[in-house]
Amino acid sequence: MSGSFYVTTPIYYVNDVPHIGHAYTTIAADVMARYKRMRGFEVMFATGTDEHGQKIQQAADARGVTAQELVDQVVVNFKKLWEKLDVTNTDFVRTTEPRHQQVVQYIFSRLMEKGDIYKGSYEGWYCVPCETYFPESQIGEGRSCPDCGRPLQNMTEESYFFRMSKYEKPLLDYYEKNPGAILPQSRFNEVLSFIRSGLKDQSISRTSVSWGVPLPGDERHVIYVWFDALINYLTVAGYPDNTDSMSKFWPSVNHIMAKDIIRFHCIIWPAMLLALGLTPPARVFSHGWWTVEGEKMSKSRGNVVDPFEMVELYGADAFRYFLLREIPFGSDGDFSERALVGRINSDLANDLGNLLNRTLQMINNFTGGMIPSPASNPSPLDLEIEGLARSTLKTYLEKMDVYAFDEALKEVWNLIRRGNKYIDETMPWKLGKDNDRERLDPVLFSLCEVIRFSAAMLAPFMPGTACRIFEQTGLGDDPSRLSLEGLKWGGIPEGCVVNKKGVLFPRIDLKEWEKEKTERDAKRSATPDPGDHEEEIAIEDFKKIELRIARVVKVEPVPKADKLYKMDLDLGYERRTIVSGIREFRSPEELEGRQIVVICNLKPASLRGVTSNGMLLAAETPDGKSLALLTVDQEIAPGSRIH
RNA sequence: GGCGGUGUAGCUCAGUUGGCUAGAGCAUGCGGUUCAUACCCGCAGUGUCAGUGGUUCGAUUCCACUCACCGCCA
Repeated sequence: MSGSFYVTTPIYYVNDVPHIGHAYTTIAADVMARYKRMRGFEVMFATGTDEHGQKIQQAADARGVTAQELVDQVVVNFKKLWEKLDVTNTDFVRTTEPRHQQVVQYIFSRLMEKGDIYKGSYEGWYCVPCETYFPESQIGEGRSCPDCGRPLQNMTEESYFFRMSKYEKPLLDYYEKNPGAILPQSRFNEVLSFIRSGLKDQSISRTSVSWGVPLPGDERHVIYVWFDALINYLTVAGYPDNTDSMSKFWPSVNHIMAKDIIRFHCIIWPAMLLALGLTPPARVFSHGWWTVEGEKMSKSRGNVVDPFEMVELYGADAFRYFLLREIPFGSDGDFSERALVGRINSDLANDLGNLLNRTLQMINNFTGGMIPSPASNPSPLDLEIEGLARSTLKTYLEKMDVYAFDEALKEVWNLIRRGNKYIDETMPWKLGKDNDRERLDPVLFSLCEVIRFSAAMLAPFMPGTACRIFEQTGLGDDPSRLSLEGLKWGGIPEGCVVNKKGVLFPRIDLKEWEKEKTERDAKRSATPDPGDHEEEIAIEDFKKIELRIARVVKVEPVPKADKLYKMDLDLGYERRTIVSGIREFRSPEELEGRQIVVICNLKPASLRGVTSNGMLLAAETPDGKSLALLTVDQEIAPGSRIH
């Protein structure tokens, strides 16, 4: 087989450190890329980062750097991870690159000329952190964001719109003719029923955001992140100027992503492509989500799996293998280190590693380290093994072509297990001791073939391991450079000398692992000493601080100060005004009426022209990202002293 | 509320158009073996195939309803 193949991951939003989800998508794409290369395809494999949007700008502001400086820093994490995971992407695109911005602006202008983009206005409830508008129907009575729960703002913006409604019919036609364009099937059905329910024009620009691609001809706008981000797939393919590359790769494009973003990839994106006169993606594959130890993964739970750590502890190949073997591609799954260790011990060490180890050991013991010749007239058993290797390869190819990674791997293990059983059936160690070379040689040869076939089929998943197997078996060559079709039983060259070196995957001792894991978890949950301790004081020193309960009467922002509130307080015996820097954390509504703790005898200070007669108390995390107000466990008269 | 999915051995799951004693891996127990990473090989299991009713000579597989969980939409 030959031809071209273009596979992509989404470009990852850099306001986040890479986690298992990013790793999963990218590894899957890499396995596919490696597989297609081994089938003779010329492969383009793109990943990258999405670096625009308000959240990035906010994060940069918080750290006191420019948005560009911030993204330049965080993009490194992703590039480093792909290296660690042996990912063979041929390009890495960043939305802040000029080559990408040019394409985005070109596409915008073209669709504008064509009349598929028009200017209108957008009104709705907007969540600033999520950068999303929500329809009235989705927001609760509290007018809070359905995603993050934070309060929404009612906004009206001038906006440019993409005329998506126009592509409802063409999209339906396309999908009806190409039922395999979205996998798994269940997602295909969802997408179709969504399109049938009617498509609305999409707002694709923002005036409220500055960190983005400027809109050509109307610089008050930037292009909305999704419109910008999706176009990366065309940037990499060389659109619009590199017509060679486009005609070679675009027709075969396969997008791989998690299920939460299929709408963008299966509706908005194909509609954009149709508008440009390009074909929609050949295939969109949406995979599932990982839970961790049975729980939803989240930063607040603190159970986010760090792929760097997994690679450090278990190696890239074992991690890659686990992710693709454990669950069918497309389903949700649970990640647990115990399950990973289980797979390493039973699949990698006991089955695969041990088959290699015992085979090589016998070759060393009985044939002087040289792989012997095949049988001139093979026994029925030999033929059965040969037949199984062939049929395994055939099924493997079928499974791989439809992204059934887990099933492809099961096939390979079926062959590996048969290899172990074959040893027990033929008892080559007996043949060796009896010096029955006529029978021994073909057995050892068959075993080497089983190993060679297995290693070749595993090469897309575990490239390093496949290499080590080939090295130790004396087969030379990097198995990743083989052609899977060209794999023929009996193809081991004459005179290969094995080179047994250690074991492939050492067994992990469960008792020790358990101990080590417990220690690791303990270390993780311990918070580091923040360091900002004060010197010891006497009770008299503390008594000098006059703390009292106050009720918050009124809260208003201090003009020209992003972080400050002017707060009117009721102390019972008097009213007073303080200024506090908690505006980022609490809205006035959340504060008014509450009882708080105030230092009353603090020397007055003027902040932004407002005099502050005291200070409220609050606790803040070391990273400054979270704040909690000091209050009392039951209502008490304002002015009550705290001691 | 509408559409769709799932519910099979202790655990994770396979079961193509209804048909012989319902399968795999892991875990468990027993036996074998020594080339091998206390490994491998064999044997043994247990299952009201979510529940009820129906079609049929016969249903895990088809139909209806019920229950539980999940997804998309509203």
